[in-house]
This record gives sequence, C-alpha cells and structure tokens, in this order.
Amino acid sequence: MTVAARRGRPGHSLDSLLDVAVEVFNERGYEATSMDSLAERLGVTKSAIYHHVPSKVELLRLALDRALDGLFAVLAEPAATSGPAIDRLEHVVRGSVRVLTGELPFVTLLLRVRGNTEVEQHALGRRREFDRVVTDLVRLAEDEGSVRPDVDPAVTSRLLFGTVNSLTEWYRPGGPLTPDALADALVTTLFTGLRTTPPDFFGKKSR
Amino acid sequence: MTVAARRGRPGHSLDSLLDVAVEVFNERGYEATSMDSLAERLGVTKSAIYHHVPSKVELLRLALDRALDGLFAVLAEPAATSGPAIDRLEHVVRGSVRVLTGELPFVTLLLRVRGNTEVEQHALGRRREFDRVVTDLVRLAEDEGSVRPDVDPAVTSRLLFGTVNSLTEWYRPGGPLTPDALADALVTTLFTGLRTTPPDFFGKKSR
DNA sequence: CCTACCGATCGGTAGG
DNA sequence: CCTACCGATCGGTAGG
Repeated sequence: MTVAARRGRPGHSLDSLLDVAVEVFNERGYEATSMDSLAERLGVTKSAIYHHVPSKVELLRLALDRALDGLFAVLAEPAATSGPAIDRLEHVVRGSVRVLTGELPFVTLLLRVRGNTEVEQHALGRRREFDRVVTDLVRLAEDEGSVRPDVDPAVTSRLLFGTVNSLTEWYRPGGPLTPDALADALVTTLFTGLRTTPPDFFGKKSR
Repeated sequence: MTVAARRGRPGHSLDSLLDVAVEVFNERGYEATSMDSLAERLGVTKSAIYHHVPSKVELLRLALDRALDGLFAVLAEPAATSGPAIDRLEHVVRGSVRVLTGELPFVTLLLRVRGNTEVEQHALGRRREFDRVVTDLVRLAEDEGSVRPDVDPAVTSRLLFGTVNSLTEWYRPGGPLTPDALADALVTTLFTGLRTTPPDFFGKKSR
C-alpha cells in the first residue's frame, strides 16, 4: 500500500479505543464516564467514537466479554478438567491469576459491574456460572479428603476467589512481583495457611 | 413537648438520609447518582435534602468517615495493641469482619472509592494508613516466628485484607451465616489453610 | 472523522 | 425568628 492510498487521519483501531475506554471506565466508573471525556482522552471528537461502536454500552460489552472469555478458557484447560480435585482447583486459581494479571484492566472492570444494565446483568450471570464450577470443585476436593471439611464449600470458594479478585485492587504489572510469584504467594497462603504451625496439630493446646 | 408545638412535616433525620444515600451510591456509583434520584427514593424534593447537608460530597464524607472510624477503632482496642503479634493480627482481622458486617453499606462504599474527589483522596489516605499498621503487624508476627517467613509482609497483609474486603461482594446479614461464623471460616482458611495436610509436612512428597 | 445540534437531566439555590 | 420543607428554575452538560 502506497502512502497516497491512505485516506484521512491515521485514526484509532477498535482495540486502542477499547483500551482507553476501559482505563477511563475504571477511573471514573462506567456510568460517570461521558463519551466526550473518552473523546478528549483519544484526541478525537465524540462522533469519531461512534464510527467504531454503535453505543457506549457496546464498549462495555466488548470489555466484559474479553475478561469473561479469558476466565472461562481456564476452566476448559485439560489441567482443570482431570486429575485430583485439589490439583484442578489449584490450576483454576493459578489460571485466574494469570488472566487477571494479563488482562488486568478488563478483569478490574468486570469486578466493578453492579447489574445496572442488561449487559452488566449478563456479565453477572456468567460470573455466577464460573462461581458454580469452582464451588463444585471445592465440594469434590472435600469429598476426596484434600480440603478441610469444616468450612462450607460455597463459603470456601468465595473466600478463595474473593482473595484472587482482590488482586485487582493493588497488583500492578511491571513491579518486582511477577504474576507467577504472586500466584505462588496466594496459593501458599490459602492452601497451606499463614501460620508456621497449625494450632493443635499434635493434639496439644497452642495457647 | 406538646403535639401542637411540632411544626411542619415529621421529615427525615440526617441518619436516615445517609442510609438511603449510601444504599443508592452503592447501587449506581457516587458520581452517577443524582440528588434528584436520592430525593425520589426518600419521597421528598431535592431541596429538602439540602436542608440537611450543604452538598452531595458531604454525604460521601459522612459515609466514608463512619466506615473508617469503625475500622480505626478496632486498631485501638487493647487486644490489638498488646500480646503476641499473631493474636493481635487475628483480633484485627476479626474486628474488621465485625465492622464490615455491622456497617456493611458504609464499608462497601469505602472500598469502591477511587480518589476522584478530595474527599475520596482523604479516605484513600486513611485506608493506606490502616494498611501500614496491618503490614507492620504481619512483619512483627514473622519476626516472632508465628507467620511463615517465605511471603513478603506487604503481600501477606494485602492478601489477608483483600480476602476480608471481598466479603462486601457477597456477604449479606440476616442469612444463615452469622458474622462470628464468617470470621471463624475466614481465620481458619487464611491462618491454617484449606488443605487437610500441608504438603511435605513430614518430609515426604505429598504427591 | 467533524460541525452542529436534540431532549433530558445535572448539582445547587431562589423566595415564601 | 425557628424547623421543615415546596415549586420552580438557575447555568451547564449528558448520550446520541
């Protein structure tokens, strides 16, 4: 393609538009973000954005699907579908950390969705489906004797993924903590516990 | 006071106004909530709200202070300031769960704040101060040998309170899970771990 | 991609 | 002069 063949401004791709939109949605909130403020950040007019997407909510849908598709892909991986439940659970946790760190802004946006629009409600539905799969996995691990039976599987899975999801609040890529090291710290803490020695482990009072 | 001495409508108190405001802020986001929508929920006009508070941001300030005051009160309790660091840490975790469940809407709002206004930035500053106290406590517990030393104290404290804070995403009072049972499940999971037996605990391969 | 707009709604305030 | 509001409207900005 010759230079002369290019018409108009270089412009933005849908991907770069989506990156900026998600960044601003995370800063200000989806509803509080105006299309004009997006346009200003992109250095174009509001109407230019409507060349790429038909509506504001379509930007949200694209962003949420990207996060959800990544998370569901983890559930479909071989290591998540066969073997001891405790190992499958650990794989899902590590895979979720990998997707969360790799697609951080998209997962962050997903976790802030409150169901105010149909698009948000659909995303919440997919999140609930993900939670069901994880809860079933925790229940299976309890049945197999590898997870402590004294905590309800639904509560356990929520604590587990509450911890994973909370990473969006502070983890920033490019720092000293790599995604793999982060996953190690999280799995160690949640699977083995913070304490050096479990209390009453040898049948004596710990204090 | 006689009945005849009361003038005007019975009206709303500042407290009931604040309760409704925080509820709507959590549903729609602070910025996306209009004073008119608050007025509609209260069954009064917008002007009536301005009789109680000088501005929208003042409602936010009152709500965030209530959450932060509750959390800082936990840090000042005797059980949080003396004794073995691991026990002080457990007390702060249990106290935070108690405040979170007791003042759920206020803490939920606090955790959604992103620093878009001066009031929000002040709240974020107080949250960072809380985090520093917890991190110091984790470091102390590591020095005392009661918390595993192979995870950075800053990471540990973030995982710990990431899990606590994630409770706002799913815990609802009035259900079968009491605040105390919730705190037990969380402390068990995080301090002792999900696994029934730590791998390599007796020097043999666990799998 | 822009200029030029729309129906409606924003946070906040007037007099009574 | 008080508390507890109301009906109407201000100058600007929202998504499309």
